[in-house]
Amino acid sequence: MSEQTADNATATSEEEIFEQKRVRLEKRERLNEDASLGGGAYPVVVPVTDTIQGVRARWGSLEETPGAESGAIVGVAGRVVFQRNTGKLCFASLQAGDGTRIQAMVSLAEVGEESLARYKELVDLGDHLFVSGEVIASRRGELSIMVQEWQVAAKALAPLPNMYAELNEETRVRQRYLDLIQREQARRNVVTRARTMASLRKTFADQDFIEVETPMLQTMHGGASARPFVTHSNAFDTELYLRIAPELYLKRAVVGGLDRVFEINRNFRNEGADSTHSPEFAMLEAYQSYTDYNGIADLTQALVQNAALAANVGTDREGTHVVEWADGTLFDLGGDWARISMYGTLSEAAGREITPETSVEELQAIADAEGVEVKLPNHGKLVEELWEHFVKDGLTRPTFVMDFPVETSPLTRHHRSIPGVVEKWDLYVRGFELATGYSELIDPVVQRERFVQQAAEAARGDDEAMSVDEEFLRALEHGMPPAGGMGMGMDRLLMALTGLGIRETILFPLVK
RNA sequence: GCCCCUAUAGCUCAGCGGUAGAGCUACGGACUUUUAAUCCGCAGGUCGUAGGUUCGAUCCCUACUGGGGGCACCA
Repeated sequence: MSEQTADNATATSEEEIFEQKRVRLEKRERLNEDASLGGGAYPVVVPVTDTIQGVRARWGSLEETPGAESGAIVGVAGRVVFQRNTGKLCFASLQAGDGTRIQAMVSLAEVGEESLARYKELVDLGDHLFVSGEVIASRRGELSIMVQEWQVAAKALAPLPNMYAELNEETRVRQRYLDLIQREQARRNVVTRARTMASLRKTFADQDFIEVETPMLQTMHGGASARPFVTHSNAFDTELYLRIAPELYLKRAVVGGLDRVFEINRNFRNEGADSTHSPEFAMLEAYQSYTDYNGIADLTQALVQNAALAANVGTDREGTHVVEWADGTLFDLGGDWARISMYGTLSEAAGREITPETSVEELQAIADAEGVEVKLPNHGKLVEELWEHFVKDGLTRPTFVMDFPVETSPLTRHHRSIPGVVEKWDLYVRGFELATGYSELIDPVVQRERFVQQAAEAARGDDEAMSVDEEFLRALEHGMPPAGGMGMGMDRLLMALTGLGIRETILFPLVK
């Protein structure tokens, strides 16, 4: 079927196919037609005995003696990323997926006229090539395979992009595979992300957390203030929302006895995209019974610091919490992070006492004087906006900002001793909010009141406000243990570890 | 949602109101130690799409589409 389709494409639209692809299609045909070339253009397997990385690890020291011969015969495969063909000797750089390269040398003396001629005719930049032969060092001392047998492992029809010029931003994102072939930083980002995820899961496992997955399609969205994506279920003939947060389900899990639980999965928010926001983003949420927002801050610091350690494995900063950003900046995630008071630092910066009792009028006057605009202003929104205006940019070290106004945090419990605030913190790193943590609200009566307030906000025109979730309230009525909870943006964690923009931390970010 | 910038060869980019340019790639040839190989030769373009202005538009104008940045919103 696929062969047929390809053949038709060759036959019917040859003139429309640009030259480089047409030439490669012809080579593909020749490989497929001539059985003596072994396996065609896309063999099922090639007889690989070693990886390129393995050959380098085992025989790399040959490079110290130019012209050395190991006597060892290996079979390796990789993508041809450079070719330097002369009349009777051809050089190709074969690249493994992680970017490790090895040189293949195809010499007339080793393979004969026929094989050398076919090699030069049929092997293009970008092809996956299998070679077998002796591991040697070239006269210039480069570790090489002196080829005895070669075989195309997979023919590339599309030409490799210019390896010396960086792809433009759009091509990098749309054709990330090319970015990965071409750019070491792109490959490193993927590895760092994978290591980070593994590290987080290990930290959780070490503290007896278990991982669950909760619904991404929800009949009612909640757990955060954000606008959702709406979709439709044919089977249930109903509107569904892509989740904006897993919170309300994870709390149900805690009610059910999953005392330490976390989830790493995607959230979707139908809002603007910029260097710190993506419409779909990976989110970590964790809930720990019988602790509060202080305990969950400890946990969060451990998660991030262990991730920094994991990201540094194999670098000159191994064993430290100092990460290196893409621009070369060193950023220290180590030590105990400061825990500062939102009202306290705001009062200090504004030069006047601001408390939960400060009136909306007074706050609005400060905002007006400072040129800070606040939509649908209330006490909480004004305090948060003013805090961001006065304090946020001055934070250079990772910092927990503690104790938020009650209006902005409908799912959080009141502070145990300070009226008007809730036990919530935001963790700021690199100028953005990396994580947020709470002493969770577990009183079903108060929770219902908060939902009702939110519904009123919604009626007032706040389309991010939550609606009353009766199913969630029913779960709470069965009793949720006291707990601390936390949410952390995974893409932002990668940003903090690598210094990159959010789209660089996501392998395939949304593109239109 | 609003504002600004941007789209030229497979890739990266110049360019200009008067027949479209480079490097790499590709194609033909030479070359047995290259490594951005070198040398000779030769192709490759509806200049994002659709309108408009003009004797003439890749260039100026308008709209649309894609991309980037800023603002707003948000984590």
